[in-house]
Amino acid sequence: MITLSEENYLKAIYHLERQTGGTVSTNAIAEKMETKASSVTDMSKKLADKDYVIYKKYQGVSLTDKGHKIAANVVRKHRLWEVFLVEKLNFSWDEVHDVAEQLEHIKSPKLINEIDAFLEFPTHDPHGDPIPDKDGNIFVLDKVSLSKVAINDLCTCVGVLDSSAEFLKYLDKYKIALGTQIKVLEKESFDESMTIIIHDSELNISKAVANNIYVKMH
Amino acid sequence: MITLSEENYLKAIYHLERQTGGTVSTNAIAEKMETKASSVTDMSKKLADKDYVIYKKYQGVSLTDKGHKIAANVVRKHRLWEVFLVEKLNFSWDEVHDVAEQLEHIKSPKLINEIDAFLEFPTHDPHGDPIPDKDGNIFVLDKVSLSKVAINDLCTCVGVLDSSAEFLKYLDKYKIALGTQIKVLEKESFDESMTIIIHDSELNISKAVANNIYVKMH
DNA sequence: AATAAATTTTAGACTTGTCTAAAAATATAT
DNA sequence: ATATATTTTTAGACAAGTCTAAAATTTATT
Repeated sequence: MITLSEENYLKAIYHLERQTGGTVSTNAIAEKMETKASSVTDMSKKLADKDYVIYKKYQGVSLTDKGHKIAANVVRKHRLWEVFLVEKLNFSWDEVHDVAEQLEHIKSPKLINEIDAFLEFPTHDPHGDPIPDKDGNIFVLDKVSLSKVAINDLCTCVGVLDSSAEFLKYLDKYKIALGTQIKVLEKESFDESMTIIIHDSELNISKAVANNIYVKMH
Repeated sequence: MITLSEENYLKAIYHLERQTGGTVSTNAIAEKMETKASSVTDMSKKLADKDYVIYKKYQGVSLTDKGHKIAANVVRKHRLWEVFLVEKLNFSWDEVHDVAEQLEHIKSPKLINEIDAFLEFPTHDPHGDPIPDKDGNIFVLDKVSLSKVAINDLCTCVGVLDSSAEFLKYLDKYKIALGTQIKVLEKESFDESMTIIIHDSELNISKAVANNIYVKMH
């Protein structure tokens, strides 16, 4: 039986692997999990013993198929619960993370299957992140950072890079949500801020904000 | 912050207190929690330190107001989740216990309030057990064991004493559910079994079964 | 290539929650 | 009321998961 802590490590490794491609360093895990490198080393050995990761001293870890499947399933549960909270229980997209962080560890195949069906098999969570299927496969639609969009191009918001409550509340404030149409009006070479049109009015956003918004081109 | 283990101890003490009235013995807790008496002693000290119980050496424990509130809230969550699983996610009443045992520890006041509202504020769980309100108060309706009902009396099933999957499946098999009308036809003094009429047909049940069915008199 | 800097691991310690075995206290029975 | 049985506590140990501080290894720099 897998422990809560092991699940959290596998999830962190999973996210880091998708970000950076190959193996994941001890320090990267420590930073992501807000723990110490020595703790990560300890856990890496345990995970390797259980055949969830491949661990080579000083070389970091990578998920085995077994580990990948477990991690993807935790992410699947996290994202399905997020959809549930927003769609059925009046949570806003900036409120769901901490609760989903708990709910993702509930062990009951029937429960998550029923939640999936109850929600009519959603493919993306409230932040636009894709929900892995039962086998851990993810179907990524091609999205691009708003900061890369050219002047006069029209696009639709489909996700966020940073899903912190702080950033999500900023988006709420300016009525930017998934599905919102955005037209790039102007880009300031000086600070790389841009002027966009949303809901028929102009808005100036910083590079930092544009970087964190994913869009689909029209 | 309270731990999972502490919550489970408080819940066990809560149930035992309602069963037996006064303070709860170390052994009783150990038996209920399937652990050793020495572990219970250890935990009793911790709970007393945190002001959740009053603990006197060799005298057992009793919940403080603080402890009672926490325990009742865990039970509230457990029972609300059970209703949710049955009403919304196609679980049967014999499948909900283990999952609710996990879900009861999720910490989010908003979550449980929204679940409560989503279910339209149920007062009883799928086994007929009352759901404590937000202040930990319980409103018990007067129910009586079926084994105590006199011949020719008419009553309605409103709960069970034993809510093990095994017993619940027995009830399913003979189509006995909450709300089912029961008439007592005959009682055998020899083995205290009884013949009842449900859904217009006769059924013979043992004393053990009758003992575990709660009914409301007409 | 040698040295400095950064990363990673080891060794030892601590906490939580559990256990066994033995000792202490309480309850029961003669 | 004394001996016996039962319950409860204590003492010491262990596993999981974490930490600090020091040692080992790898990476970067001159």
